[in-house]
Amino acid sequence: MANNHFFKPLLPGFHSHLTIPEAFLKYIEGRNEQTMAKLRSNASKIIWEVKVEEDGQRLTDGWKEFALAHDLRIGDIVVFRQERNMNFHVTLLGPSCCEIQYGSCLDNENENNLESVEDEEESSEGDEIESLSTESESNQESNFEKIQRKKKVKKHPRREASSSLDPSCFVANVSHATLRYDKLNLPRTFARGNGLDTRMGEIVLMNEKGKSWTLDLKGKKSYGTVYIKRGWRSFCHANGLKAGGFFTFKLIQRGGTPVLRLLSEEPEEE
DNA sequence: CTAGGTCCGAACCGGTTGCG
DNA sequence: CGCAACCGGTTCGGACCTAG
Repeated sequence: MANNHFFKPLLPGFHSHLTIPEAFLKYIEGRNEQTMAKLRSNASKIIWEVKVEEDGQRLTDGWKEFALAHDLRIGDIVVFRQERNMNFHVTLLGPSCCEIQYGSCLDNENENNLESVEDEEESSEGDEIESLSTESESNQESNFEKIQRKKKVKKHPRREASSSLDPSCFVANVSHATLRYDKLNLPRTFARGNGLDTRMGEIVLMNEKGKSWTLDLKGKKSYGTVYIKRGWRSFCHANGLKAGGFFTFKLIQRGGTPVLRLLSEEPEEE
């Protein structure tokens, strides 16, 4: 069994295609005849069929779907392990240099519907298989939709994961309502984890340049929720935080008046 | 797998306050 | 006194969890 590897850092524009390193091509037998590559990852049991361009070096059609389904981003690193000639297992590494964790949403869901795709690889005949292979593209698309749909349910799996890694950070959703009522609810876990649920009074919000605003920190005792009042709207206006955006805040001071610093706007929103 | 319970945040409501 | 803005509490609906 071949066990050759190569890796690629994802650079701007990576969605359009992925180029196999020149030096790796010697491990691909008859690469000029190869028209399709098969990719799989730990995120699911899906076998992704990706078109290989004539020179046998570029993965094009299907790669974008693979990248989108795995929520790949600029700066991520993908490690290809050659399992068979043009069959690769792909390991996906995030900015933390660790393998990206997709949670159960990709795992469970795909257990059922993807076995059939694997069967397609093993078998060579039979009505069921034939119908699968003739519709392999749409089949792949439907798998893609299932992942997407599942991901939608969990709004921002990776984002949530990253914010949960650092308990002093939270992502604020600047909705029309928060601006209208001049009130921003703090996530309970964030408030509890940082002792804000017992420290009503004032809170300081600081923008990226270090300018600060003092706002009211209120709590709903009976429901255990904590929110920022009076000043949230003006802070948003002053810093150009528009409705519909997601902004990350980090608690940089716990003692005395708590201080939240605006880190940056979330890079993308769909 | 599904129904019921729980949690959470958005939206809303009614009382209070401030101002003309 | 009346209106508008503000404030704190409540309701509602969606997401998630869990037991059967």
